[in-house]
Amino acid sequence: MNSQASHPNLMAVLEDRGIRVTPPRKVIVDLMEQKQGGFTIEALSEELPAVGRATVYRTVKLLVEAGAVCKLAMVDGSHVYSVSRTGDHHHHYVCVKCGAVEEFRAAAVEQLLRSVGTDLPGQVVDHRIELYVICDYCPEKGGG
Amino acid sequence: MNSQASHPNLMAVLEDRGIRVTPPRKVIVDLMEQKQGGFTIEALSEELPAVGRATVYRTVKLLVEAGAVCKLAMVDGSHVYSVSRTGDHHHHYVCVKCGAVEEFRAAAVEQLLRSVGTDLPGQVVDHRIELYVICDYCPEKGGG
DNA sequence: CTCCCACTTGATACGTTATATCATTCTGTA
DNA sequence: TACAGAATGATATAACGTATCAAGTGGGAG
Repeated sequence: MNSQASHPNLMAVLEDRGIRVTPPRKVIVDLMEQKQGGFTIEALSEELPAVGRATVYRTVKLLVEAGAVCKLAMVDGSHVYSVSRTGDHHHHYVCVKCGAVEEFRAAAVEQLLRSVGTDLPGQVVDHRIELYVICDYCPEKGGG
Repeated sequence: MNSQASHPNLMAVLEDRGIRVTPPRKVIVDLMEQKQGGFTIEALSEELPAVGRATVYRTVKLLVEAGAVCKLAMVDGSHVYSVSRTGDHHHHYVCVKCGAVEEFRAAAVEQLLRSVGTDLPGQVVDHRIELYVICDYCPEKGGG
């Protein structure tokens, strides 16, 4: 999976929300910006032994609330996080082998889904679409 | 939400897989068949104090593996379970207020998603679509 | 520059959801 | 009835995440 990065500066997203720039937040955010694939908070935390787990969780949560980071559901119900490249509405495809995450936009799917929604009793307030793939560039490809 | 039930017999699904019919499993399965909306395992377990929590988890898991029960992701990442009415491929819409779950099929969406998949690097192996609604029949409607 | 208060941190307790363990019990069969 | 294997339930453990709280930090007011 090719990760051509051009996401917004995460620290700037936090600053815009009046959140203070601190050393722990900087190192967390720096690491997240390097990990554009998909990552778990535990993995993040393990790579930052100098930063408390709680702070990692808190910082990621702030970014999820700000919309700069997405929380995806895997097939088995576990979660991975991914830095949004843009603020646009989008969905994700995730490699079930290597955990790489990429965004996609599909206006036609959205529209069709909206029309499905109008046939349903009730008002659609949100939706979730996730594609699970085995990616072409997957280092694990063919492996176990 | 109207729950016109016609799901397969869950106990029969288990028997087909060579799983023994036991009193605890029967009461769990009976309760699940009554709860066609959506339910959490904890809720199930609370209503069956005579049955161990582990047995409830185990039985639901067997049914999820058998494809007779679906495990859905809510917006916040928590899970609800729902008895499948049929074995067909389908998706769900879930009321975020009352937790009611209904199935829907949308071949057009599936097909479109498949074409999205062909544009992606990698092979699509699975997908997830969930619609979150506030249902017309929701007892909590308008409330908090 | 210093003081001070609010924000932040990190250790840890706690909560939730789920699985693993294991001694005991049960089931179906010979 | 005796037996082997499956199932059960109490409990320990695990994964993931939030709440708590004492201590540290930072930035603006003076």
